Amino acid sequence: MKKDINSPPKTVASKNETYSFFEDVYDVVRQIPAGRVTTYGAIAKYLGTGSSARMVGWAMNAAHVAVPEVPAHRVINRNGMLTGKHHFATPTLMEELLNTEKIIVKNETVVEFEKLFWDPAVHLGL
DNA sequence: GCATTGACGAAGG
DNA sequence: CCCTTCGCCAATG
Repeated sequence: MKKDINSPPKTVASKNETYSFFEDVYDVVRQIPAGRVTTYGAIAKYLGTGSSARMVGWAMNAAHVAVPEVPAHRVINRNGMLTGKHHFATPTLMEELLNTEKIIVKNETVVEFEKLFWDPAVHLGL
């Protein structure tokens, strides 16, 4: 697990922890293959259920300023809905990015989400 | 330092 | 089956 992020958030959870929860989240999200999507809960579970899925979403909020760019558009909630689209530069940006990756979005929801679902716990061999 | 909120999720009514 | 509540954990007011 590499954690070579250029600008990690200084405001990390535990000061004693060498790496923050954010770095781990970014690292996982960047490994999501194009055309695939995952959920906040799946990431949280992969990192250890100790941190709830909400923290993953919060990490995504900071991901906008993370380097390299984190494909946050591939991370959606467990219903396959693009709940975080309003946090992008434009409300339609997330949907457009997914379209670029051949992902069909209908009514703020990824079509055949279950088929496109990419589980880090499985793919990364948890 | 306490109260509220948040890109979630599971459980209960 | 739809809607409401609670739990998580950190950030912000």
